[in-house]
Amino acid sequence: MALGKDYATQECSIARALEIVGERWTLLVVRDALYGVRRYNDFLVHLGVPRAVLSARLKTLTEEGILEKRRYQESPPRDEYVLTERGIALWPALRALGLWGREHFTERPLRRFQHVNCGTELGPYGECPACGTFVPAADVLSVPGEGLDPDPADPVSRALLKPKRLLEPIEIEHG
Amino acid sequence: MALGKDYATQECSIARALEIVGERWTLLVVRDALYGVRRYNDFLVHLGVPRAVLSARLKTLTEEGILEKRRYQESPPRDEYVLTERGIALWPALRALGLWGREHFTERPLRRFQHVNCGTELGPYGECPACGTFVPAADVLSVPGEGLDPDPADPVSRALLKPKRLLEPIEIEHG
DNA sequence: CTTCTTGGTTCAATCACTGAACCTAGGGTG
DNA sequence: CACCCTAGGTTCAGTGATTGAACCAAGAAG
Repeated sequence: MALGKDYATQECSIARALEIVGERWTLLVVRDALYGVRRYNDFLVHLGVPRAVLSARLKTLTEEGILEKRRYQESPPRDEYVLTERGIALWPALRALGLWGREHFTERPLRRFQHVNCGTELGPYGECPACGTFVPAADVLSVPGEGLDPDPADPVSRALLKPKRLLEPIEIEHG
Repeated sequence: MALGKDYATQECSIARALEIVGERWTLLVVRDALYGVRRYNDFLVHLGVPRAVLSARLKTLTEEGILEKRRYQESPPRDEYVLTERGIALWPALRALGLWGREHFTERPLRRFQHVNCGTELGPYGECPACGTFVPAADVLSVPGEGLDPDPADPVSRALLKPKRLLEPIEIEHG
């Protein structure tokens, strides 16, 4: 979003939410974090976003308590960005938005989501039709769909080709 | 969203969705349309958005099949913008986003949503806990919450103070 | 004939995004 | 020690989107 990211006159929690996550690239950063991306460089190559924008988004997301920056090694010092509870709570919204995009603007599903306990594909509201419960993000298994490029260029997309739980960190193959 | 509203490298239905509705103000226009706002001037005063931006958003939303422009009187010729099926299908995403905003960034609820059949307040996923079904937008009753300004300046906000079904056109009091 | 309403368009100023270049701290190699 | 590499940034000029104010037009109303 550009120029005055706030919606001053709007007395509305949707507007409040959009002030936080409504800027360009922000929700895609959160999506990647749900998919298990954690490191600056992985966000960078996977999103294709300018570094300045990525830095700014990671900063505000951290300040708003959606991501947490934490040290994962001391020498050399390196940090990673991990979703907080507040960030994980965006999963239903992203799920709903993604489903809308798929149903109205994409031919074949790019990614399917299953309940990890029973393998059942999630219903439209993120519920498990078999178990009759809403599936928390950590119990969602993401499996690649037919529409997905089977041989992507960047290592992050390649790592995301394996079935994998949400939030579980991705494993990059080097070489 | 600014500058290149597309996410070319993103093979993802969330990115597809955001290309359509991710620009600044767009989701708030859809929200207002769900609340029953239909006319150019009503969007204008309620959103406080520049006219040029509103015109642009209404145009793309119409082109993308989310709104439909239709004549509501012949003399003088006047058009209104009404949500299509595709637009109404954004309700779960807006509901999820609004709930996230409310739970994490707003003290008191600004608006409550009930199942019109039984009066039960909707659950977090837009379901009716009493009936056990997902409530379509047209069957959602919007009632003002404690956090809402009881005497707003613009006539659209005043019209939205009454309990009202989603999608049902607002009634502006003149004078 | 003048004014009001509705629904816009135009335009300069401002601000955000982009892409490329540069920077820094810490390793690793010869 | 000299050199290159990686991860994680910052800086900056150019471009594009947003803003707010002004202007426009068609029909109705007085």
